[in-house]
Amino acid sequence: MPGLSNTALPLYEKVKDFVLDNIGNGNWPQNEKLPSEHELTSSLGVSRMTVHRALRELTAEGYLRRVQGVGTFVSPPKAQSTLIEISNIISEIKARGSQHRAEVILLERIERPDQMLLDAFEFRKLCPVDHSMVVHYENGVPVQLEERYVNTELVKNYLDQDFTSIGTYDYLQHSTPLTEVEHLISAIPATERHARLLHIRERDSCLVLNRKTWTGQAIATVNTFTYVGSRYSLGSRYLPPKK
Amino acid sequence: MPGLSNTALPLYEKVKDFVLDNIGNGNWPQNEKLPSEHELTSSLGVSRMTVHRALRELTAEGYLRRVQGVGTFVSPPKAQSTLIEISNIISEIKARGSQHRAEVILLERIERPDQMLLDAFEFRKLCPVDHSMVVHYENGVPVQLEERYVNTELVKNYLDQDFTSIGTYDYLQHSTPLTEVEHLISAIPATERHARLLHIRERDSCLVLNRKTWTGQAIATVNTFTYVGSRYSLGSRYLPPKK
DNA sequence: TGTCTATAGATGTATAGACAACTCTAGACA
DNA sequence: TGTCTAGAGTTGTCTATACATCTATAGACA
Repeated sequence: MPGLSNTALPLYEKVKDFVLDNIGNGNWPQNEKLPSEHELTSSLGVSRMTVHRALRELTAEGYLRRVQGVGTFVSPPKAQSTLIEISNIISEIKARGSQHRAEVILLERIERPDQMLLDAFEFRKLCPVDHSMVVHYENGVPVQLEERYVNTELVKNYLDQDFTSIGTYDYLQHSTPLTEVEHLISAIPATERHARLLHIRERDSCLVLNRKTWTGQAIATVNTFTYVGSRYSLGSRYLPPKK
Repeated sequence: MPGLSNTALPLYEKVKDFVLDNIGNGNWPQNEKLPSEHELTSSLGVSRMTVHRALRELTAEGYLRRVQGVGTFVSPPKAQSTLIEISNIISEIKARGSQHRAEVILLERIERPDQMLLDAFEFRKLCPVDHSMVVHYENGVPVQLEERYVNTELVKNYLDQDFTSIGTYDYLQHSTPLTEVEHLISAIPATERHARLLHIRERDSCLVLNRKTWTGQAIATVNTFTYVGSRYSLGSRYLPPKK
């Protein structure tokens, strides 16, 4: 009873609201450790499974971060979550039955990056940079161009991984402790190279999702995603269920 | 045991894979009615709560559609889901503590839409169209311009609703049986009017999310979302948890 | 024929309990 | 001092059970 609203919502929703309220009003600031499931169970008077479901869903929605054996923590604002979703379209392509194929266009180590590259990607220290370009195909049609600049100090053997598997972003996320992320979504005209790789015309508008990740001070990575065409269009039809 | 993989995944993940496999290989086509939780419980040899969790998560991920008292059905490919997420940024603004405000710029009924409007929005029948323009503010800063054209045959009293509340899209979704959706995401230069409303310069690039929904034959709706600025940028920082 | 009602069947929620897996630390021990 | 181990605390999973809620339908009844 204490702290839970009186509306007609299910209990686990009330628990979620309770947690979100405590986050929203600053009671539990960023990275604060939440009370344990056991504590919430007794203080809120609901079963542990109900608390657990609430916390699990809030974690999936990006509000919390949980570490087994340690505790539950308040996540930073989930502003970037929706943008992250976009970059998962590739995995979704696979999930919805289309055939996915990835082709490595380029794989190189830039030993001495020029100042422009350093500035553009905000590398804070002079060091070699690994550079990769991969084109993703859906049923044989080029759909996405993926370009990455990875600081060699951040990931040791970046070039050795299997780029044809889907988990390239997951690879980065799991091999490095992520501390800061920024996303930019924008539109640019296709260069001659883009046009050739994606089977579009030069100067066609491309949607670009640019993601930068920092860990610590000097190390940095940059990922660039490019969507094909002047517009990225997807459609679907809902039909009444079979009887 | 029958049908579940032998990997080290948790049971509910295996159940999810089992369902996705049956969808992927065409065994359960679109809108097919799945076996009931009870049937899956006995055929897979796991408890109902485990089956339920798997189905609930797949529903949240857009693969299934569930109706209480009726059953579980295979959803159409969830291609548009990630794009739908984008349009929810407004609600997220509120969720992450920023103040949200909406201002109605225009509210009119177009009794005799011209041919260009009909063509552009693929209205299939001549009828009055309700037109609204709303600007959304985050902490007083204009963030999004939302323009809607709604067929009056689809929603009777569209203009009467409360546009300052957030649920305008939810309103449409719940007041009409949705049968078909299409999303287009693109980039356009801001018109003089856009620039004025969003406090940007004319010809600045705007990201546009365009959503069309059809129900049945003749009726149609069009929603247009416009994001501010030449780029839409969001950032966040992850810090190590407190000790 | 039409309407109302009871019922079966399906999903939604909630609980209690058990065990597994992981992390951290205090204390034993060399 | 350094290392190892046991244990406490936390989250993750799974089960069995119960009841609530919703839908569609068959059958009673007027």
